[in-house]
Amino acid sequence: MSAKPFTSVWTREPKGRREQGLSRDQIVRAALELLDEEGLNALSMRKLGARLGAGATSLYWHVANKDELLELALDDVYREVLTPAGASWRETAGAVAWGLRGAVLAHPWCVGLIGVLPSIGPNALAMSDRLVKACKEAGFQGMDIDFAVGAVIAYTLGAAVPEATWRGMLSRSGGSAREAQNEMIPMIEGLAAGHPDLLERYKDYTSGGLDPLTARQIAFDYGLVALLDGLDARRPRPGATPDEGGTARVGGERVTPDAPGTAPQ
Amino acid sequence: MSAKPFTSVWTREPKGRREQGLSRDQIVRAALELLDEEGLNALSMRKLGARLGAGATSLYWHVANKDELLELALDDVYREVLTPAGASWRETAGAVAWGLRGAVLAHPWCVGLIGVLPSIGPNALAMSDRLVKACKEAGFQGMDIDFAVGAVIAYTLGAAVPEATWRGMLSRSGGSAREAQNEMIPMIEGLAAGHPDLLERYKDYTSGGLDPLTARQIAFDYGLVALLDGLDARRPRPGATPDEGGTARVGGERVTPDAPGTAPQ
DNA sequence: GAGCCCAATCGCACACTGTACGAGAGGAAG
DNA sequence: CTTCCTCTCGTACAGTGTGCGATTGGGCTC
Repeated sequence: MSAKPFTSVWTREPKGRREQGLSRDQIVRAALELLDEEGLNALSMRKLGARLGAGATSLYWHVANKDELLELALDDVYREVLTPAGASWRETAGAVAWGLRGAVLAHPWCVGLIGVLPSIGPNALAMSDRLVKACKEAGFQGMDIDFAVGAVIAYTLGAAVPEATWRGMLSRSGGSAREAQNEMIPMIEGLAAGHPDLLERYKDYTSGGLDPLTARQIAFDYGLVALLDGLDARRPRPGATPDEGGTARVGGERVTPDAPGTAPQ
Repeated sequence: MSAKPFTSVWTREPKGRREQGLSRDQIVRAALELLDEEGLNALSMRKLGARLGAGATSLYWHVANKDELLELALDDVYREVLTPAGASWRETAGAVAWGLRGAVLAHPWCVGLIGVLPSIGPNALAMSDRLVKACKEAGFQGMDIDFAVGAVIAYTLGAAVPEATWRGMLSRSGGSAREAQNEMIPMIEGLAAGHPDLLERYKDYTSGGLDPLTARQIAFDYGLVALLDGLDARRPRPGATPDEGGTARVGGERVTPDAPGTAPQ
């Protein structure tokens, strides 16, 4: 209120100390651009710094590690998965699954980070939270909520990750998806020698007259519907007696489940 | 038969040209040791060469790339997953799932390779082949065979990969799994601020009195049983009219499935 | 205004990476 | 003997993440 020259947050354009410098958001945005354009291996701190007109080590003021930077970039991918409001449990789960798949396919570099870096950023948590809420409202109880959420995300990532690298191989070999797929037949025949069933399966895939990309969509849908069906069957119907069919009812015969006839640990 | 000095494969001990040199199998074995002991980042060609008493670049005679070497190592992991002979479809699928999970957990370094490197080695193909055979015998037909196999493997890898890294974090923080889990509570509380449902879910996990490791086993089993139930329901019963419920029946309402209310592509 | 502080940037250096290249070793074949 | 072919290894190069100290320059208090 004193007689100072007029000043405001809005008149003082640069929010920071310097005129315009790096900011963490700017760095992450530039990293996302570079990753989308040239892939994971092409991202180096020097190259990223150069793109921002800054020195390589300047970035380390805003970001502790390269890994931390990649965590930020990865979490940004999770922001792309949206869920419709006021939808049923199945709709929400389906939306998360398809959205997550789409996000991974749109940013193939993240297959090298999923599972390696922790996914506990705000966007990843928000996605999980929406799924948890949907499962809870649908009647899942206790740890079953977590089991269902985990199953949907596990299936989705497990399906999307190899598909992303498969798409990368196709596009790198040039031509349409179907052409590239057909060109691979002799190589596959050599690999699958001694496994006639595998080979037959692959030929079904290519000779079906179906576009390989939509074939993968159908495959994803098939497994997703099966999983959601199975989860739905284990869901206690809301309105029934609460705590019925509750926590940790193991499905099969084994009480301490471990691999039947399988490697240790 | 001529009057040469006696010679045989067994007298000439070294099978190769040199007395004893590197061999591809030897290199892969040493790489597996190093990976199991020190992890993926610790494997460098120089270190691996030193372990074998050889120069770093000597390895490149037997192996084209570091990536190719890692492909060989990764395929060796798939060899660990065994399947019981003469088992039902569900037993085989369960054995593959648990075995694959066990193999990944036993070799945590492979989470950084799954999805990045192609998995088309002989052991990976053999595993797929066994699963394909089981699905085929159980009545699945056409592309549904591939869909079912893909779904089981996708779920398994998608569940095992984050669990492997989660186990790594626990063991790196020292102490028992439950202690480590409890120590993380304040950190989780900070992260999950604004997501009360998520937080409640996590606390259920820790306060359940269940060992975290067996809790994850139960979680894996829950999703696996749900998935197999769902797949089983879509399986045409053998003995029925063939080609019934055949190829590519899309599950839901969408014919060209793409994310409902989701990012492009 | 002068002086200071401190957030921010940068250059340099270090240890280390994958691997291309060419020289060399040494057994087998003529 | 010579010639060849398989295999090994030293050197070198371009590139990596990042620790450290020097430097800069805008905003603050006198």
